Amino acid sequence: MPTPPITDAEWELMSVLWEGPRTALEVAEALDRHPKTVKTLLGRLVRKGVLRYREDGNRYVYSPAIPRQRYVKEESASFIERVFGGETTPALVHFVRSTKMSSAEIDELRKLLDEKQESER
Amino acid sequence: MPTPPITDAEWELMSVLWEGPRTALEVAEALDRHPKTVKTLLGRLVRKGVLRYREDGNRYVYSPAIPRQRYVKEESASFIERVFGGETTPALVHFVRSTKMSSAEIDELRKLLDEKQESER
DNA sequence: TTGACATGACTACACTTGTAATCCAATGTG
DNA sequence: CACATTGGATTACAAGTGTAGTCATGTCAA
Repeated sequence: MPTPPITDAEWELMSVLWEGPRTALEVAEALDRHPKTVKTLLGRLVRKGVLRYREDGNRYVYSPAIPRQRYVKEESASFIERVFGGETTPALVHFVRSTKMSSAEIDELRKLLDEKQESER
Repeated sequence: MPTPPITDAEWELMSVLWEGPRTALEVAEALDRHPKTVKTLLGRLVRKGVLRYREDGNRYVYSPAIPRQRYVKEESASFIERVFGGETTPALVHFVRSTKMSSAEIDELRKLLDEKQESER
């Protein structure tokens, strides 16, 4: 089961649906987008197998068929591939350098690195 | 001076050209892609103002008009926006967790975090 | 000088994407 | 029960993309 590529506009809808099932109208409202447009995109996502739906009276309630985590992984990998030639460390360096972080966040990351180093030894 | 969006295929060409000026044929060869296709893409990039060229006899030598660093920044920001809702720290956590890193790389990152915390205090 | 060849300019074309309108069937209302 | 309304299915359509072919011209070799 592959992970069909999704576009920017589609990703927006998915963001809403990964929070929980919604009808077309609810999604449109949440994103403040034209319902017709949303319907088209939902249809495409269903066709691709990224969304499923359940009929409820005369309307559909959509929900993800593929977990967010899987897309995060895919997108992250393809971003690293494209922009950093597949090298994650330079990407991390870039992000750390260019992001304002609180001391707490920095600590969190340091802790994560410590654990990592432990577990790999 | 805005940064025109570039597509995946265009990014590939740019990757080569950010390493140094090249003729159309050289780029095609480096990427092992059809010269005609490469020519079309180069033309589009010139039209967008992302590439410049210098005539050399009867052929063009292309070179970037926009530095790689600027695109890295743009792409990174839009990736973080799209996939992590604009939050960089969760993205960093994801990358650290999901990437195999050498002890040296981990040290490098830790050092970077230390410096960061220093300078922000 | 003339013709073969190489190279950029222009053209082609199907597919995708974003945006939405129209069509049609089910549903609830008076 | 008939009709207006609502919501999904189908259709539309321009712009962007990936891939490459044709046209026209300049250059180099004979």
